[in-house]
Amino acid sequence: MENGHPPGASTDGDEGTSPPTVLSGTGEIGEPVRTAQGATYTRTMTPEPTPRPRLVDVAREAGVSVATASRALGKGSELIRADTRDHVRQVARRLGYRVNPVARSLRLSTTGHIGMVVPSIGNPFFMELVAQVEHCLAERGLNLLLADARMSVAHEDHLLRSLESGAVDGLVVAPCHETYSTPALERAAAHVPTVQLDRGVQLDVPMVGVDDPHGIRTLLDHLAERGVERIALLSNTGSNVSSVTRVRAARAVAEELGMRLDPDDIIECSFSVDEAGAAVNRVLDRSGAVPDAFLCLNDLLAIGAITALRGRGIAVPERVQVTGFDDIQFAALMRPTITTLHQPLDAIADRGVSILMGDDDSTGRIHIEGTLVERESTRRRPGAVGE
Amino acid sequence: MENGHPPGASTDGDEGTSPPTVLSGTGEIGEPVRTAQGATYTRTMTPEPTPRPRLVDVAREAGVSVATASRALGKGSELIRADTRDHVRQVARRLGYRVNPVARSLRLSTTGHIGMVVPSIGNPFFMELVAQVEHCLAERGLNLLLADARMSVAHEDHLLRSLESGAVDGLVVAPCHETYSTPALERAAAHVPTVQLDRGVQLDVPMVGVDDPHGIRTLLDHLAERGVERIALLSNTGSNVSSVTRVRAARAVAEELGMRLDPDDIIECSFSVDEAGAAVNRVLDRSGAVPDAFLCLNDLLAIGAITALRGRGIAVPERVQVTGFDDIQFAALMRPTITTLHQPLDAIADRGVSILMGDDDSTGRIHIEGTLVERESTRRRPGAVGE
DNA sequence: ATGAAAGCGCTAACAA
DNA sequence: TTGTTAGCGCTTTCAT
Repeated sequence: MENGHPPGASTDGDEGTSPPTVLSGTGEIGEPVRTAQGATYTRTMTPEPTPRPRLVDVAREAGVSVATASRALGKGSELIRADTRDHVRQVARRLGYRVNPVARSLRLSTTGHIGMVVPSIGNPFFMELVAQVEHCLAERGLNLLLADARMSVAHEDHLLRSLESGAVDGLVVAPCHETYSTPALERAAAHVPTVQLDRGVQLDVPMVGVDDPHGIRTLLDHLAERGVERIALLSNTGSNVSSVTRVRAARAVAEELGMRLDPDDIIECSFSVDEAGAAVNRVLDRSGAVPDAFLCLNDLLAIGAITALRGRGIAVPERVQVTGFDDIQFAALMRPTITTLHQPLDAIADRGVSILMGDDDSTGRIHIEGTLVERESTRRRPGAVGE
Repeated sequence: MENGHPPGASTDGDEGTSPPTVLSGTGEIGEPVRTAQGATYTRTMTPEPTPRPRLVDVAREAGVSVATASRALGKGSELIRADTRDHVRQVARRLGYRVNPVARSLRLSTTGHIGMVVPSIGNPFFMELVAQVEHCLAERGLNLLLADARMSVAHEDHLLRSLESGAVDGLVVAPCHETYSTPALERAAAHVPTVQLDRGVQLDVPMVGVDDPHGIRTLLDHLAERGVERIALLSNTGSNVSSVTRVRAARAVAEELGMRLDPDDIIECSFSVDEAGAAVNRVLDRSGAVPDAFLCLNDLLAIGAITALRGRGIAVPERVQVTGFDDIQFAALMRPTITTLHQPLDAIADRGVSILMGDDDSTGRIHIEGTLVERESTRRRPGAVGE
C-alpha cells in the first residue's frame, strides 16, 4: 500500500539548491527541501502539489517567531497583543495554513479521538448506539474511531490492543462476552480511560446501560394488564450480562405476578431472526398448550418470533402477544408493530461519554430506566377475533 | 494483565543500576523524570501510574541504540542480526513496550486512519455501508474515523475540513447533496486522497456505486413479467444523483417496455417511512385507478408504501406490487418481505477502498451491478385472490 | 509581549 | 550490522 511511483518524477520534486521552493526554508544553500506529504497516495489523486505551509512558514511570512505564531493561532491568546494576533491569523488564512493535528497530538499527548468497539456493527441495536455516541462526541469536538469486534473475543482483544496504545484519548466498549472479554478490557482500561456501554464485564470499569430489571418488570406488568397468564421467554445465546440479568428478573417478576413461566419455556437462540423463529417452533411443537405471550429479550428476537407465529397461523397479538426489548428502528416498522422497552440510547451514550471525559465522576455501574412503548404486538385490535 | 499496579512491585521491572525511577533516565542526578501521559483524564481512571516505556528505554535495557531497537521492532528487519532482533523483542515484551502511534505517524506522515463521512448514520443503508467499509479497512489494518454529516451540507463541510488536514490518510465520502456538497468535497480531495461511495458529485473524484440504470431495468423487467402495466414511482427528495439517475432510467425503461408511468405518478418524499406512506395516499386519493405497482427508489420508501397500502386495505402483492432498492437488512424481515435490488455493498466498499489505497488505479465513476432479490412483495402467492 | 530552544517518540539517512 | 543524528510540526517553558 505504501507508494508506487518513482521518486523524483513529479512536478514538485525539484531537488536541491537554489531558486524556487515556494514555502521551503529561508533559502539558504543546501537546505533540504520538504517533500509534500501524502506523496504516498500519488497514484490515486496527487493531492497537494504544493507542500502545506507549516507554522514556521506563517511565522516567517508574518515576521514573527513560531512561538508567537503558535500563540496567535492557538487559544492561549491571552499573552499576545491583539493586533499581532490578528495579523498572524490573517497571514495564516492567506497561506491556507492548517495546524497539523498529528504534530499537535504528539506535543500535547492527546489525540481528540475516542475509540469505540462493538460486538457487531451489523446489529441494528449497536448501529444505533454508535450513532448516539458519535453525536455526543461530535458535540464535544471529538472524533469517533469505530471498530467492529465481529462477535469474536480474539478480534476484540486485537482491536483494543491496537487502540489502547496511544491512538485514542478514551475508549467506549460494549464487550463481546460477559467473562471472556474481561482480560482485554482490563488491560485496555489500564492504559486509557475506558467506559463500558450497554453491557459490562465484572471489572472496576464504569459501565452505563439500561436498567434491565426495571425494563423487564415494566414489560411484564404490561402483559399482566393484558391478561397474560403464561409466558415463554426468548433469550439469546452468547451469554452477556444483560441477558442473564433479564432472565433472572423475568423469573422473579413472573413469580411475583403469578405468571407461569416454565423452565422449558425459557429458550436461548442466537441473535439471528431465523433462529428465533426456529426456537419458537420448538416451543410450539413441544407443548400442546401455547403460551399467552412471548417475552423476547430483544427486538430482533421478537421479529423472529412474530414471523414464526404468523407462519403457523397464530395471530399476533390476538392469540399470542409478543414483546421486544431495545426499541430499534424496525420495531415501529414491522407489522404488527412491536411493543417493546425503549432504551434511552441518547442518555446512555451521553452519560458514558461524560464519564469518559471526566465531566461526570460517577463510578461503577449506572442503570438508566427505559420506557414502555406500547404497540400492536400486544394491543388487542378493536374488532379482533381473539381469545 | 499489563500493569495497573504500583511501580516497583511487579516481577519484571527490576532496573539496571541503582534504586528507583523504574523507566526513567540513566539515573543521572537532576535528569528530569517523565510524567505519565494521559494525565488529563486522571479524574476518570488514573491509568498508567507508571509512564510507558519508550523506544529509548527498550534500547537502553537491551544494550543497543534506538536505531537498532527500531529496526528490531519495525518491519525493516532485513538489516539486523537475527539474535539481536530477538533479544530486543524479548526486552520490549518484558518492558511492555508499545510503539507510540502518534510519534510514528508524525515521523511517517501516515496515520493509518481513513475518514468516512455519511449523510446520516441513522439511515440503515448507510449503517450497512459503514459496516462494509469498516471490514475492508480492518483487513488492511486501517482504522475507521467515522463522522455523521446529519444531512447538513454545512456540517459535512465542517467535518471534511477537520479531517482533511492531516488526521487521515484517505477519505471515503457519501456526499449529502448532489451539488451543494461539491465545494467541500473538492477542497477535501485536494488535500487528501478521496473516494466517493454510493453517490457522487460531479467532480474528478473517483466514485463507486451501484449501477442504477441496470438496477432499475432489472426491477422493471421483473415487474413486466409479473404482468404490471402501470406503475407509480416513489422517489426521495434531497436530490442526490442516484435518485435522478434512477428516475430517468425508470422513465426510459418504462417507455421501452410499454409500461405506463404518468408524470403525476412520480412522487418525491423525504426519506422517512411516514412520508412515504403519505405520498402513497396522495396518489391513491387522486387517481381513481390504482397503479399495478409502486417502484420505490429505496427500501425505506417501500416499507412506507406497503404500510400505507395495507392500511387502506389494498393487498400487497395481490392487488398492488411493490419493489424496493438497496436490500437493507429489514427488507427480508418485513411482511410481506420486499422484492428489491440488492446492492453489493461489500464489492462497492472493497472497490472504493482499493482505489483509495492505490491498489486499483481505476478512475472516474464505477458502477457495479446489483442483483434482483425476489420476495413476497411481488410474488403472487399460491392461492392468491388475484388482481 | 515576544523569541529562543527544548523536546513529544519515532524512523531513516548517513556514517562507521 | 549497528550507532549517531536529524528532523516530522507543534506547544511551552524560560529568558528577554
